[in-house]
Amino acid sequence: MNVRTLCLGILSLQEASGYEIKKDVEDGVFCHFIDASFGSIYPALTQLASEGYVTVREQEQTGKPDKKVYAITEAGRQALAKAISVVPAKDKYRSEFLFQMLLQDYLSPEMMLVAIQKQLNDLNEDLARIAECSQQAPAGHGSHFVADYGNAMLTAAVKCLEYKKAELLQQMAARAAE
Amino acid sequence: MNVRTLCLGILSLQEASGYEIKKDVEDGVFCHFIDASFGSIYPALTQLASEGYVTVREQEQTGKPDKKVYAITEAGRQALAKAISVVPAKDKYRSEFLFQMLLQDYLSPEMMLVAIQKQLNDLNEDLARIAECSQQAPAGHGSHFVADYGNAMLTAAVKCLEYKKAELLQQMAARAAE
DNA sequence: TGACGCTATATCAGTTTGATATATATGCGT
DNA sequence: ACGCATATATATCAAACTGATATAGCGTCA
Repeated sequence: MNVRTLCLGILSLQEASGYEIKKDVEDGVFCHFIDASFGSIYPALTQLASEGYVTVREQEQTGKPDKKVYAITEAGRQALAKAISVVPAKDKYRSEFLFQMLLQDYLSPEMMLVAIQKQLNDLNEDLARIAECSQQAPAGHGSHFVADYGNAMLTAAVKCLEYKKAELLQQMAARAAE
Repeated sequence: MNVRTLCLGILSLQEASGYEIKKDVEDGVFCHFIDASFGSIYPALTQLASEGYVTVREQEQTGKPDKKVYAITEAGRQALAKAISVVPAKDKYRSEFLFQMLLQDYLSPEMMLVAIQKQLNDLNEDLARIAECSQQAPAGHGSHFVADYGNAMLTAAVKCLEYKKAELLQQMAARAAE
């Protein structure tokens, strides 16, 4: 699935500017399972507009720079329906953190602790973002589904990490006492 | 973290050919949190060799084509230690499946069921691969860590999905009974 | 007034993917 | 004896994407 389809999907829920789409995938409903950069979003929107899948409207704002608001068209909805009616590709999870943990022989215990704490912060931030979205969103069935799934995974990760952290602290204390 | 560092990390555990590195990230200890393609692995190995971080050795094989076995050097180990002694980047999780579930209004219940079943299969395959690795690997502390973390996340995802699947089946039955 | 931060769009070098090509060897059917 | 499928193994490349950088409007606080 490419960024064009991603943008169509977001625009099918609400009209938005490129900047707002970027915020959606950073802090919004999509934050824990989608990512995209400006460098792919803006060209995608331009292309979608040229293909007639979205419309553009320049909107003046008070207190902020103007923005280009994109809205999905009927042709866009059809293209979206077609694009997501295929068996999805396998999930991709890429974790530099786990890579470090696997190679922990090259790390000092202090470095490990810093990395674990950073990971815990990241996980808890994502959980907080999901909680915030669930609260405020108008929410169809879909957003409940992804929120529940995200909560389940992230909560399990936090629990596992808290245990690993305690284990490490115990080991460090034991080594210091020697 | 780029593919060069990834290759160094794998080679720090065992010498390997490009093809074997690809298998490690597909079926091995790294399968559930790292991915890389031939198109990035082979150039990375060539570059690492030219920089003196790895050595190459052409190895003849009976019953199989020859292979180039790469081994990490002392300079490579130092470069690796430096590369992973930074606070890791945030995990990236990209799920087309969750994207589909969020936009489920565009999907038939049958399509949803197919997607959920496919996701369950993928998750269970990953769990099986982790179990297999834990069993056979010589395993330092690192591989336990990542196996436990992977198990926790994937098991939680499976549990959540089984529930969602049952819910969907119930709805479909209710609608069929109308 | 000027430093900082947020909003907003745009561009691009460098990295990575996903597909394709090429080659060796084994096994299986016919 | 031959084609065919599959596994091992390396290589290449167009297309896609990232991460960084540039530019600019507007508000706020010192």
